[in-house]
Amino acid sequence: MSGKKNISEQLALITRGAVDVISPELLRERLENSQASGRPLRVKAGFDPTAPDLHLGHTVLIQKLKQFQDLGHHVVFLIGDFTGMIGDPTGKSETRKPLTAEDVQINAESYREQIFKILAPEKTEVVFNSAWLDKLSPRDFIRLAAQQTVARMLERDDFKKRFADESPISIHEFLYPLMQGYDSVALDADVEIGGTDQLFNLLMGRTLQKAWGKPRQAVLTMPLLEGLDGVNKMSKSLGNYIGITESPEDIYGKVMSVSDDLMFRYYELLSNLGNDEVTDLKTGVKDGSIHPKAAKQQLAREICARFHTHSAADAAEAHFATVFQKHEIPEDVPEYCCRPDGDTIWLPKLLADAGLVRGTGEARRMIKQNAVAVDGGKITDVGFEVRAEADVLLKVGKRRFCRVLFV
RNA sequence: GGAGGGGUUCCCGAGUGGUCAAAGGGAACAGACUGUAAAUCUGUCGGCGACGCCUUCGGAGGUUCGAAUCCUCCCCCCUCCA
Repeated sequence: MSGKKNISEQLALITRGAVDVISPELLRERLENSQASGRPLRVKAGFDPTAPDLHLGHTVLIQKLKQFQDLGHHVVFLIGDFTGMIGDPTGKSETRKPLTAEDVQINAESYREQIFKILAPEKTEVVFNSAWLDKLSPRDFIRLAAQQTVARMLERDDFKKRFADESPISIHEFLYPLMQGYDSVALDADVEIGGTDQLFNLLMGRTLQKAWGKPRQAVLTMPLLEGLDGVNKMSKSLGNYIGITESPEDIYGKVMSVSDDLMFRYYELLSNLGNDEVTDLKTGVKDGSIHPKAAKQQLAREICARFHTHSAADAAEAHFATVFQKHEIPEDVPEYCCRPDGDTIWLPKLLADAGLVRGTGEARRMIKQNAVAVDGGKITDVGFEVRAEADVLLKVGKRRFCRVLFV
């Protein structure tokens, strides 16, 4: 963070959390040359052209890019608008419909908004691979395709599996790694970063650079970040994600809910803290000198502040403390205006009307499960009638509140 | 063009005439325990003022006292052969 790091320290930071490093020696050499010549490295990473709605999992890569930037290097943020037509072979995804130029622009803009919460705009170059891939002739494609054998292609994990399973592999899917690799040729990349599933494609970049008589890029792969459950990869469809556009309270709360083991995983892959600082935290928690909760709060604040502001992070922390630790009533309790038919209203109905539960069935269940309180007093009687006089505060579970105003 | 396998409640996945609102697992939610931890344990998990009633098993018809289960047509998905 502060002061100049020597090459070994730089290397340690850059390779932190990485799965594959091809190769540490090459990377060191590149860093040394860069330092000696004063020429920043060109660090490339490719992204889908589809509408980005980034979550923390995606930011692992972006954080890594930032580390390079902090060391003075240049980031080439590649939007694969051409390769996006194919879709990276996963066996699932069909050939995609090409996005219109307009869509690509809109999505690119959205990317900029999101990634510049982390990356420094002045050290980031956003490029589209259609810029050069569109210009390749059939002849060029043949030359490209000639660089690789079918046997070699079938070494790719995904292809290997599908071939073994006798699942279909379309010819055009072979073009994907070739084109992604060619991007590195076109961009003169010194380093390329990607997910572990990208290893084959990243190595293809090296192969093609060599074929084109250029220096070969170093390759770094980053793991998929585990989601909130600590098991599956973070993904929107699994619902175990933290979106970077979520509210400060949500981001803070979600980070606090991860397990202690996962917390350090997040530190490793997402934090701006240096290696030493992370190690200190880890040993501190281990020997009991640091409460794991304190360590987690620090992480939650850091991540929250990254996508919002420091003051928003502080506010989120305060909110969290009030609602969850002290079990106090939050300031911003939603209100519901109710005009009852009689002097009283049946509690399950009121809960349902106020939107605290889906229906009276769920309300009954909650009451039976001892989860409902009216003005702070637990209600256990399903037939409970609420007097429609003064306003009442309803609580369901630990975090669902509603103030009912009788009108 | 031919052959075969499927579409079940949020997801996966049993069920092949009544005992089925439909096994099991996951997710989710609640309670206990806590650091709102995680893990674990317990419970709930279509709707309904509810020991009963109503609506669900791709869609539409039909057989039957009775169908998710049988028949007919249709829609959709997958694999193989050509």
